[in-house]
Amino acid sequence: MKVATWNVNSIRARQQHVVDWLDAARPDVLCLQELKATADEFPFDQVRESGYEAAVFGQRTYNGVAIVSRYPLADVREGLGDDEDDPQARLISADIEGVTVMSAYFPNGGEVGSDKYDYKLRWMERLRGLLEQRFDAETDEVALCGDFNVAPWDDDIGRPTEWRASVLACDSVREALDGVASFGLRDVVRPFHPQGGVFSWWDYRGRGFERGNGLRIDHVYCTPKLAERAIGAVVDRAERARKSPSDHAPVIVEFA
DNA sequence: ATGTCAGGCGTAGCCTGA
Repeated sequence: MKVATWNVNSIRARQQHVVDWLDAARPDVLCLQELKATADEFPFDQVRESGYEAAVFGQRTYNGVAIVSRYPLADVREGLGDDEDDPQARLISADIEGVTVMSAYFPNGGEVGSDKYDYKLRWMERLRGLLEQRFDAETDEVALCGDFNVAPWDDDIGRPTEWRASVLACDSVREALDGVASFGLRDVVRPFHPQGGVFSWWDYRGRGFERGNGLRIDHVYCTPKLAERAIGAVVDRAERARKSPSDHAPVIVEFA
């Protein structure tokens, strides 16, 4: 089973890229983030023609997440499901072949110390709360996939000194990610690339891709039972090298 | 700090977010 995650930076701008990629890569599940569109703007028909169904939690202009699958989607849930009144569409989950797949778009955080930064840290705490409330880490098979907007290690960054103090890599944000993972989730990509230097996002600004100035901020984190079945993980850099790319490349994990 | 994108508004070019 191949599970992928990809921040497409507008589904309208990247519709053909997504359909082409589904046809070429043939993942079983593709989690999408930053649709920047409502569900009625999602290309359900084109995706269906390629053999996939989709669950979409859209939002106009900002955010928006989806799960695209070759297998039936059950128990689709939108949002964090807590008491907070939050209009931002950043999380959708569905049960697929016995696995709960979550497509998450963590807040970027703007600048360290800003309101957006506080929201990022708070959102991650809320996510931890949802995991605790909803799952048993020992027995449930959960894959948390998405744009986490966190680079966990310095060697997940092409030029660490440029990013180390930023909202994508500072200590507090890494600690917040540890807080989410400590529920009982493991990074299943990093073990296949122990040397580091594998990135999933390159800033459009400053020719980040051309200069190797990337970060690994898109992740697949799994409960142990599922993590044990991971047999490979890659980033499809070719997609970032295409014409009019998203600033993120797809991350793909294969499970036995 | 910001060399690039994308969407909104509205129909040029500025603003926001990333």
